[in-house]
Amino acid sequence: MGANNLYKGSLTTIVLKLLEEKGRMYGYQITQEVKAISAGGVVITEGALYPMLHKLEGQGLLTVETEMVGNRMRKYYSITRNGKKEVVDRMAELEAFIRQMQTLLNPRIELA
Amino acid sequence: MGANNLYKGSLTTIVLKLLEEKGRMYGYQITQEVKAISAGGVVITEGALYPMLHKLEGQGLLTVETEMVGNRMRKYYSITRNGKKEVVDRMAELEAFIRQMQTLLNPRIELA
DNA sequence: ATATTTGCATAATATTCTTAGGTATATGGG
DNA sequence: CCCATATACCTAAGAATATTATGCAAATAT
Repeated sequence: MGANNLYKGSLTTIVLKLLEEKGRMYGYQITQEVKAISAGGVVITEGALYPMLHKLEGQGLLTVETEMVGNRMRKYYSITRNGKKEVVDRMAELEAFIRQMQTLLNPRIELA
Repeated sequence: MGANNLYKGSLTTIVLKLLEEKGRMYGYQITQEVKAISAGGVVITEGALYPMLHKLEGQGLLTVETEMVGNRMRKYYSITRNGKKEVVDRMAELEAFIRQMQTLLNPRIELA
């Protein structure tokens, strides 16, 4: 975990879930939205985000549309049907992770 | 996440916390204990565990004592004072992570 | 004018883990 | 006795995910 207090592997879940909720976002917007929602607690670095967006697109979990805003490019990402399936899986994994960690870390009675 | 349903970075927390609770364990014992507590849900691979134990020892978070049991070696690890401090930090980080994820992932009201 | 923000991107490196081996002793079942 | 499995340590190659450090360019604020 870096300054983000995030475990490696959780970023994909965040991005997919956000896109599922918001419908359509571009990269920079995602970084700002996550920062805002988390009150500055989670900062997505661009060096992690952009390669991941490309990867998710390559996997068919996202689609991309390029738009010009003024003279500048924006690449809007949307979640696909497969992406939505992936969100369900990832949310289940996250819940399982939290349960496992609680089981392992909560002070528990000595068993024999 | 692998078959473990664990995020990368969480293994250190598990090992340190377990050693804080149990006081003194050897590597193989840790793998078995974690498997037992999690009902088979979390399997620590030795390829991850042993290098990590060496690393934590190098960082002064663990100490090691080698013992012979019959004709076979066991390396018992104990947590140090600094290791206990690290546990406190890591537990706080985990709780922060869970809170952040809940904030980011829970369906929430659209804010303008 | 100039610095900051917006918006995209990649490359080098670090961390953490899986996979796939290797060595050797101990033990239980046939 | 033989052999599979369990115990107990270990490392090396590679994958996955992230940080850090850049680079480019347009827009906006000071």
